[in-house]
Amino acid sequence: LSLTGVEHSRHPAMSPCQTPGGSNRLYDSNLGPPKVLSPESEQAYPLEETSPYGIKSCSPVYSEHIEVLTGYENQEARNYLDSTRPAALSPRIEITPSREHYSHGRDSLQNHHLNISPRPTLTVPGHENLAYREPQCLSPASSNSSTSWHSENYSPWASPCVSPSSAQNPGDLCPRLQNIHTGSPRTSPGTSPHTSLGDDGLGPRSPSPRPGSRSTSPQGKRTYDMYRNPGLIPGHRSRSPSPNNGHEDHNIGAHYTHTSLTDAMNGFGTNHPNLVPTKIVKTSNQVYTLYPENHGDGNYMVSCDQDIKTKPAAEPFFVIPSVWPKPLVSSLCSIPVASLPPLEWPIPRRTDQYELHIDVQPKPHHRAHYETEGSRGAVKAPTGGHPVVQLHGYRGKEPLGLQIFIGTADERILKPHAFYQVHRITGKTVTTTSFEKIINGTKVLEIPLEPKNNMKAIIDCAGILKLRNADIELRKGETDVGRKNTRVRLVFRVHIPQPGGQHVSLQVASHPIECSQRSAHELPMVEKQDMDSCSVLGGQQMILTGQNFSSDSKVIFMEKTQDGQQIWEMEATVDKDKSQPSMLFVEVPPYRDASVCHPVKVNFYVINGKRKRSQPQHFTYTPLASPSIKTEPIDEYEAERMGFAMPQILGLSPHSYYHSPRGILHPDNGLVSGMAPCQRLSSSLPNQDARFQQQSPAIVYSRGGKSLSGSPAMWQTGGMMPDPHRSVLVHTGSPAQSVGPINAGQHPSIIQFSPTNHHLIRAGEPQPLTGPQPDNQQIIYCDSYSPQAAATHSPTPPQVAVTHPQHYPTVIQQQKGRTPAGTGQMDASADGQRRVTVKEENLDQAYLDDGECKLMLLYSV
DNA sequence: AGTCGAACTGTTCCTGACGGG
DNA sequence: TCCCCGTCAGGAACAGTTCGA
Repeated sequence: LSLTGVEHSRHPAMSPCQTPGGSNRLYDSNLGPPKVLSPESEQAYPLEETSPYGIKSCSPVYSEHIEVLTGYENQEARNYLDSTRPAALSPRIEITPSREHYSHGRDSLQNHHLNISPRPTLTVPGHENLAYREPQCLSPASSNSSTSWHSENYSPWASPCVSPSSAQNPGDLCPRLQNIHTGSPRTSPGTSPHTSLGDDGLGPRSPSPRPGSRSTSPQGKRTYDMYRNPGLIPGHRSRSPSPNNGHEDHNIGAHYTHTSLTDAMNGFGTNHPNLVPTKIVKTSNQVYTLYPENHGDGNYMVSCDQDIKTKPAAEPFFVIPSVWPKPLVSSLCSIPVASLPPLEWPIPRRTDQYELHIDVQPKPHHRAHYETEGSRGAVKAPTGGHPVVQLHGYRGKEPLGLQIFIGTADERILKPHAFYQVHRITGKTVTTTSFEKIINGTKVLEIPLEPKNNMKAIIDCAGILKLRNADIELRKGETDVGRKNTRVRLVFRVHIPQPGGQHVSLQVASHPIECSQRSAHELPMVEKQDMDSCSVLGGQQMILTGQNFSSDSKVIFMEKTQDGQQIWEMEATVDKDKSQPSMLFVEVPPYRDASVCHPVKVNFYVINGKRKRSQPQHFTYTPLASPSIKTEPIDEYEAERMGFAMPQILGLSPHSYYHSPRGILHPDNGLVSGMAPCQRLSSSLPNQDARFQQQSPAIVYSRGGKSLSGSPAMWQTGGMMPDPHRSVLVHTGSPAQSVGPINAGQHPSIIQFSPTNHHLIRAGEPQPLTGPQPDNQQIIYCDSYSPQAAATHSPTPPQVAVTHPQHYPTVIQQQKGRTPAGTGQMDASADGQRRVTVKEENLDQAYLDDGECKLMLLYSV
């Protein structure tokens, strides 16, 4: 245990309102780096070297920054504390072992309580009602991300902040500034990696001084199977909300997870729902201020003021404002975040009226930088410039905000990438103004889209920050693994206000970007293939365009079963004479079974050497005599190449349509599984090609976050309204389904999902549907689908611009004649309609075909 | 099934180029 | 013009992890 930095003697105006210590250390320059005493050997360990015991930084109390070394009750340390703390100000600090035995290691903190006495009463000028409460127990679960500051009716952490030198801009005001001096030996002050917010402003990072900085698996050594199957990881928790058991993060040791802090900041933490600590970090020339946007709706703006001139970096300073400023939200996007679709929601790229388009794609490789590194610059275009994004069809005069975040690029749903964050690049070479904000733990850049620039933006301010796998994998509910998860996409989103307070949201994602250092130079990457299907006989030549091909490159075709078992593999013949480093000429091998009667989706990859293989690419073998079977949906990458987006949903990509181990999807299979009562109705399906002609519907959200309210009968969850940020609204509106103008009087048809467990929250009574019924396809209209809506199906495109979301009819496409097996059933209703009833917990996956705006629920049979 | 070495991978550090003040 | 500083970027060291013999 060490007590360092008795700062108040030099900063009499210092406020007790310091941010949680996180992993930062405040040194008293007179005392030097703090030492840690081992109770066994009494050997002093410089903190930077890290003692053999867990180190935990806890919230500074008054002005004292405390490093808590747990695992031992150290009388000497206590004496030291007693002798050094100013009696009038400093509380007594005790560390007491809990009942449980403690381990000797980084995990030991969990078993100790930090007690502070006497209970101090602190006030903030002008806010005497702000009260400090003694932490009942500073267990790691609480202390790693939050403080013990409470207020009955006022949350200091949720308050807007003012920085002293930016007072002219009310948006940058911050009443509580804390200089977190990290002593990072090599990083520039402005990018100090060990600030409590980190460079990304998202959360404290683990101090990883060398030696011993090599990150280890947070749960100890993991097997690769554990990586593949997080459920095997001891103590791993699913995405479902964890109870406040006080042990969630105990094994973190010195690590502070990103999520926990974010949760705390957003007030979502289960441990301390009332704690909303605003983090303020002052580095030598930057002040990061996190403050809640829109009255604590869970989103935080980050103000980064680079112009603040302050004392030298090592000189902490603290400022108490005389008055608290008004809340401020400075964002290009004036729409309340609560009204906007969550980042993981699928959103189309275009409507009848608008289209968000990436004119210049980013380079397929961009080495992301760690917090411990300097920036590696903005993502660039292959030509040397930068990506360019343009909004077409906008006639307004007001500039809009283009949001940028880092999304996943794997075969699942496009969502914010857990291991990468967008990084705001500033500097002389950056011409684009950008703003940062945090939306549910994801950093989002906003840059202006201005009519004077033809609504075009050059993305020269977006870099990519890599978060450490160990940090992220510790996040509560995080199931993704970081290893080999190094591909991302830039996701661009724009919200276009509409008359009546509604707005249209569009989103487009870039091509995948490989972010690892080595992969960029070693792994082969297929960027394009000139064909994606041929007959089962093969023999056709396919040209692959990409990078890092070699004369030894092989192309392997393979097929896997639903459970992931590989059942076929065949090496294709590569024409080495023609092939180049960026191009391969491949002869497609014949499929293993020439007698198949339906298209078969397989994968292929390019491999250089033993393990240097590309991402799997997709290929379809078509039967020789193809019956009239609806072709498989194409994957999103292919879709994007073809000029339309395929929003994904519920964690299922089009690929999962074929490869999900649980969701068996076969053209001959029925669609089974977990839906609440829905009615299966028949209707004509649009021609497959129609998707290429149709405009994707926009998701139109109304202001005020009421878009999911629906009718009173909408929810079956005991009256609880779902968190709009944790649910997915599925809707349609395509011309194919002929939704047509949707009026408020029409019945909505909304399926509410929880993305964490894929529950279908509600479905309603079946409604009849008229119209032609093809033999092999059926449509399910879920919930209170309006027959009028169906009857008014029109060949004209829908009027999507002014549509309330609760009025979207949802169409579920289903193969005909398949009775859901096991958990589901299909029966006939009184009016001759058949009904599908499936247990909701078995809804494994679903798939939204945006082009046709059908929802496909994939059932496990 | 266990062992061991090689290969792979994530993270951090070193270094230099470049440009502006 | 030189120096300093910050940014950017390439390379590689280091150590943990995974794979395959």
